Amino acid sequence: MGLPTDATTPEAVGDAANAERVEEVLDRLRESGGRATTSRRILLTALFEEGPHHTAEELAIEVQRVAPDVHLSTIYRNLDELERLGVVVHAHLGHGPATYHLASETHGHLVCEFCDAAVEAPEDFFAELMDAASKRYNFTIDPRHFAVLGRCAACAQASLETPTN
Amino acid sequence: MGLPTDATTPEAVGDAANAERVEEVLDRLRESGGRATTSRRILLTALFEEGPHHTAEELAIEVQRVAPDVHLSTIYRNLDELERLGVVVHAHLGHGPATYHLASETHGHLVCEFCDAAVEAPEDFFAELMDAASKRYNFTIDPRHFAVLGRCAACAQASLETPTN
DNA sequence: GGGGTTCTTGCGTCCAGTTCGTATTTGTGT
DNA sequence: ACACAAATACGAACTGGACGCAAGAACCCC
Repeated sequence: MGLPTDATTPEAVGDAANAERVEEVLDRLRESGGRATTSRRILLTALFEEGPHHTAEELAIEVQRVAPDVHLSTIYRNLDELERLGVVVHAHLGHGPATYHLASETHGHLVCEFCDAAVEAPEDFFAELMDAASKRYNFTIDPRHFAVLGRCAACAQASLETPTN
Repeated sequence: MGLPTDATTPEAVGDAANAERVEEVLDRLRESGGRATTSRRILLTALFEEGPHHTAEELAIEVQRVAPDVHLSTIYRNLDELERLGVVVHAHLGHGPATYHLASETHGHLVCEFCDAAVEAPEDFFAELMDAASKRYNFTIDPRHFAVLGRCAACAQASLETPTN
């Protein structure tokens, strides 16, 4: 990683496509009176590049690999700003820090309380619940902001073998 | 409140019933090697007496009305202990502190992201979701530990009237 | 393309919620 | 009543995050 790649490799193509999306977001930022700063460009690049679940701290480390002086509080402020813009959303997967996602990739989460494994669930998985909430409680739910906790298959099995009491 | 009441008033009767339950829990504590301390007795009394959603801090205030020297960290440790015993559970209703409930009164929550209003939802409200999680993801969900966020009717109405963008 | 305005950043500090270490006190079985 | 283990008060530490401020960087306009 980090080595220069020529533009014909798949990941360089992906990078190029991401770079375009990053600039798109920066344009939107400018349109709304904001500015396209280096730290925002790097942060967005990290958000587009990496896996699905980033904490602010993980993103900071990623950004600091490129620009070591970017402060954690800048990451927080930029994430807030991007959230206000609708580019990212944050979610709480159990205890511990929040995770940030691209809004375009949002989904719900099932998180195991014992091993912290997270399963992503598409929005339609919650369709019935959303419908029921609307009818029974006149409530429009957004099932993506907090995880639904439980027990994954492996931990359920383990707890059968070594019961807690 | 706080004034002595004679045993024929309804609340005194309720108090008596609660006192019995408190002692029951303390017995269980003793059986598992724990001790029935005053602070635990008061804490349990508060848990049995009051409304549905207590934060640790609220419980501390309640306990300190009777025994001002009980430290907040004692509340936390006792809540942990009671949770290990299965007497209470805690839940996270959106951002901010956790809330503690008697395990016997557990339910899910729908919380409005805008006004923090919380609606309690019985377990059967989540039955379909639990079923689907089990079938599709082999996952046993416990929908009560984290709230499902969304927008209550009033706030949905308000946001129609003053749109965000 | 230089200058001024405004936005953003780095840094330090502060905050809430919770946990932990420790010396001391308090319940409990015997 | 005693001894021992468990619980307590107190304070300090810790995590995730917010904030105020002065210095720095983008942007717009001419």
